[in-house]
Amino acid sequence: MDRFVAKLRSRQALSNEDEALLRDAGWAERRYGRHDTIVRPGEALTSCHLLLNGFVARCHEDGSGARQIIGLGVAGDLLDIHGVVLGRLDHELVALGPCDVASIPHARVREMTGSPALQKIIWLQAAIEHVIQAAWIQALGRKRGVGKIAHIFCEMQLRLGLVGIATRMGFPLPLSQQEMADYAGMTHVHLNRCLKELREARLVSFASGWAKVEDWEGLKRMARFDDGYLNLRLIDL
Amino acid sequence: MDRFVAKLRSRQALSNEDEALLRDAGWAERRYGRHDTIVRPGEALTSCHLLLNGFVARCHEDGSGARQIIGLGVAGDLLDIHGVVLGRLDHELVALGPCDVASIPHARVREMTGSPALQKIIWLQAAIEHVIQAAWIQALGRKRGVGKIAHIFCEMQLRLGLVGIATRMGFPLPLSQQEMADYAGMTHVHLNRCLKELREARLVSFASGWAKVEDWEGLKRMARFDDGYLNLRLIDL
DNA sequence: CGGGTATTTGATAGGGTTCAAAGCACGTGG
DNA sequence: CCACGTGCTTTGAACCCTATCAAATACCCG
Repeated sequence: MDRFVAKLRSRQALSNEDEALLRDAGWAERRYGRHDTIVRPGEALTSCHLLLNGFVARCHEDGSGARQIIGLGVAGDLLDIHGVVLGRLDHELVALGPCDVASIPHARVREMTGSPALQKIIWLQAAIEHVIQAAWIQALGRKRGVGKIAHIFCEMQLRLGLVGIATRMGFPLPLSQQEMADYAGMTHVHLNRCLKELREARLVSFASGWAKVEDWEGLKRMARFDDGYLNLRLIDL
Repeated sequence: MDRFVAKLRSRQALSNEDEALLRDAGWAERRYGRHDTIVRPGEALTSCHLLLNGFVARCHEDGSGARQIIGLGVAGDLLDIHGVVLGRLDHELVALGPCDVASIPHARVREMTGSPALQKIIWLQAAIEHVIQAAWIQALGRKRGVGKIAHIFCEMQLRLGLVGIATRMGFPLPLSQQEMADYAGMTHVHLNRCLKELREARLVSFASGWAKVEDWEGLKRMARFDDGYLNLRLIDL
């Protein structure tokens, strides 16, 4: 829960009362293991999930069995805030490793959005998620191979930095190469070669679920990465 | 404004009072011409835009001049609802043809979200936009060439159908091939060959800004299109 | 140590990009 | 009415990135 609050505070003022309201909203905690399904696609949703710890993949598979990871959730992310109005998710939420997830009923979320301050907090998180998706569309459309992968590492470095998970020593990223390939929209064979290229260029190393950026500026250049979309500055409300 | 209301009613019950509130919210109308910029990236936003008529592209260009169209806005879409909390957009809104745009100050939007019913209406629109993006990520990652283009036509047929623009005769789609290529993340040369393939397979024709689906089932099969994400059914609130 | 999974490498084919140029539609002015 | 300009579409050819198929190696866990 501290991670969630840390992320909120990094972008907006948060009063102590609001923080208390959030913390005491009556979260039910639950732990998932690697490859456990947290939310099934199409399933009727009655509560909203907050990731306290670990990593989650948003997984979509079409008729032909091709799997695409649409996005990654990290500690402090509201995983299915849109489910509150849509009542379901069209993709699957899968734990990428051991995960702690807290959930509250939709009804409680609706009560919370009665307060303008809490409403803004939730809206802001949804908006950030939206621009992250937009940036990823840009990356998938206009970057290739190495550039896309570099983008992933850049974004993760910053998103995980916000919640204190990424440090000088790097950060955990519990994805197999196959899974990262499903995320980047390429084959695992090709991904492997891209990783090799990044490693040999001494930009970033990635092995056994741990990533370490060796050359931040070089990596950003390779990805043509502009961090503006993450809205890392404080937002005036 | 009727298009907006039509779209809302297609997905949720809308009371007459709420409809009146929306209509009389004090919209300021303005007309834009082809390639006019409606919102500049990074610009401080003070009002929120609703597209009454026409088509808008969300345009993102990175340092190297490569342009990616992140999404398309059609009549009835709230174009920059996330700008209310973020205060800016990281992409540009460009009119793809003559457009009628209505706008209201952010302050008014915030007042409206005081009402639970209006709040849900706005949330739902934001959520739909989000799942449309997710579906496009899936398409960019896992479909190629012809499949991606077929997806665009499928989605447009349904989205424009909701607001009464797509009919048996087809629908307008004022994109040059270069622009559609920027949307699909490919070169205009390759796009041209994909369009040719779709045309010769008698699935869809597209010329001078007008698209006509010749074989809906065939087109859906080609795109492996599943319309579930558009949430076309009524949503229980 | 053994067996399964994940990573790495090789060889080949094909889809997509790139560069280049020709064809076409439309508007404008002489 | 035709010449000309402009922007969009279409086609061609060569090259490169990425997918595909296949196999070898490394790794982890029981």
